[in-house]
Amino acid sequence: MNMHTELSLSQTDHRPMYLQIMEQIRHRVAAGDWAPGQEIPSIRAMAAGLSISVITVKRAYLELEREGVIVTRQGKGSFISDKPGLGASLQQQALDSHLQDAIDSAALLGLDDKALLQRLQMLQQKHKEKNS
Amino acid sequence: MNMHTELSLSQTDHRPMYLQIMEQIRHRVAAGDWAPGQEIPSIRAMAAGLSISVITVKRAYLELEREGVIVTRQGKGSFISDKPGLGASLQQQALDSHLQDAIDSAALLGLDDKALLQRLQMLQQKHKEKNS
Amino acid sequence: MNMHTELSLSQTDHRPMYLQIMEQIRHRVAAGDWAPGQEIPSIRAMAAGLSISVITVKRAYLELEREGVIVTRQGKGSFISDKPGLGASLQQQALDSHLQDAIDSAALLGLDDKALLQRLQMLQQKHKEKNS
Amino acid sequence: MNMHTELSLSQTDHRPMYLQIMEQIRHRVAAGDWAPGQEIPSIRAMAAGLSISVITVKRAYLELEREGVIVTRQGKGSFISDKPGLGASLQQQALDSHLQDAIDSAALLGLDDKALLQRLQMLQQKHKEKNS
DNA sequence: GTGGTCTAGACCACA
DNA sequence: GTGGTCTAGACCACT
Repeated sequence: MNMHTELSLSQTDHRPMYLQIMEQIRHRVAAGDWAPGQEIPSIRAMAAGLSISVITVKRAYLELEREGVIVTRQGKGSFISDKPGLGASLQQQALDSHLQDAIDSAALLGLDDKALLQRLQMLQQKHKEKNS
Repeated sequence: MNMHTELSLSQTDHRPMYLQIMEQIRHRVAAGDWAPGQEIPSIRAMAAGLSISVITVKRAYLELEREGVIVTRQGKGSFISDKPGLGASLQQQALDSHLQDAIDSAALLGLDDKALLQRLQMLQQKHKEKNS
Repeated sequence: MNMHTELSLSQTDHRPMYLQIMEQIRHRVAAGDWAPGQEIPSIRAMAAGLSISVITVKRAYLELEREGVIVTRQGKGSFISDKPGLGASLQQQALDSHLQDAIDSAALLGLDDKALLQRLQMLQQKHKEKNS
Repeated sequence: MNMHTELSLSQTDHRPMYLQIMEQIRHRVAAGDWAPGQEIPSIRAMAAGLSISVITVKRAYLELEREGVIVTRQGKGSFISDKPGLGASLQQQALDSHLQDAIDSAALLGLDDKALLQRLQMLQQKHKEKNS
């Protein structure tokens, strides 16, 4: 669906740039936007596209490689890892991350576990109605 | 329910101390442990109790005041705000947003509603174990 | 018009209490609520009414006496000064204070003198229409 | 118009330094001296220029960021915010509120519209002389 | 280089 | 007693 391959950095997001880049690449892979084995923009191209330093992009790619999400080969470029089930795995991680955020928010509001579950059920119900 | 009125800082938690203090105070308020209008420990008392700098506690109190959680008056002390504050509604929106993200992720993975609820329950269980 | 003689302190106003008390008394006199020569609540009565320390009220009364707004006589109580034109003088001071606040706000917004005058004229026009 | 980019602190002004810094930066932005997106002096540079502590400048920048006037990013520096920020509209409301108070005060004194406008002009003149 | 956090101590104003 | 401000210096993370 999403054709443009450009990433975007939020000015107001106070998280480090390299983390924002990592998250967006992970999201691309999880959503199937970037398929396993596919070549991704070079470090220099990405840096130029985002108007940031090469060093920052390098750090993002390096950490993604450590995670096994991408592989970088000298002189050839960087590619999405062709590990089987990578997309689903990342998607699962994203899901858990969202749920964890919800749990933290609920704790802040003083909601107990049951109340949070009920809230989720309510939103699921709404979601169904909207799509029917 | 909660007997001890002392806050505690986690040494393994890598977030800034002032954020940890803020979170714990918000918890107390959300749980009804500290009622609106009630005086909370003075900056100096809190700093002594936690064995940290007065400045660090002061920063936490300052940000909480901005959020509308507490009010602090020169020469008198700090108190839980009478008004619930609009911060709560913002937090509620954040929670729903996280849950919605989770629902969307689950849909991409082909998980049905029940499976998502179970996943949430599992993470809640983990969360409890970690904090016990 | 205004019958109740009780003052009120704002919880969110971060100015010192004694300044808030002074301002409200000045306002009462300027508005003609409290006439020259009239006895005003004793320091103790005022402190009790506001649920604050006697010391704080004492300081407010002391400074008002220095300004010539009130006079305090040992064992008799405190009274509005019977200086001629006191009310008008205070009202004039209040007017200038409001205008000065407006000038400061305009400066912050980058408005020039002419723009501020025009804004005042616009509000005067509105004021007339409302009362016609 | 304004040639010097240096800020200056008044020694006679009894307000906290960080407030004076905030006000001067807001002025620069309002006057168009510092354009949106433009980088402003680093915390350290500003502190050195004013011969004050880094901490004090940091506090001013922190509060300005909260107001939406500037954005500051770790490792990059501080910049004038791209968005005008909602702070401006709040300031506009404050201005109108002050002018309305002035109109009410003038009515109590029996001043007509023209007299009030003249009074404002007189105070504007005074304000200029003070700052020259 | 930049900002983010924290410290230990000081002095002042307010109640 | 309380909080409000400021200092001079430290260490860390990010670019």
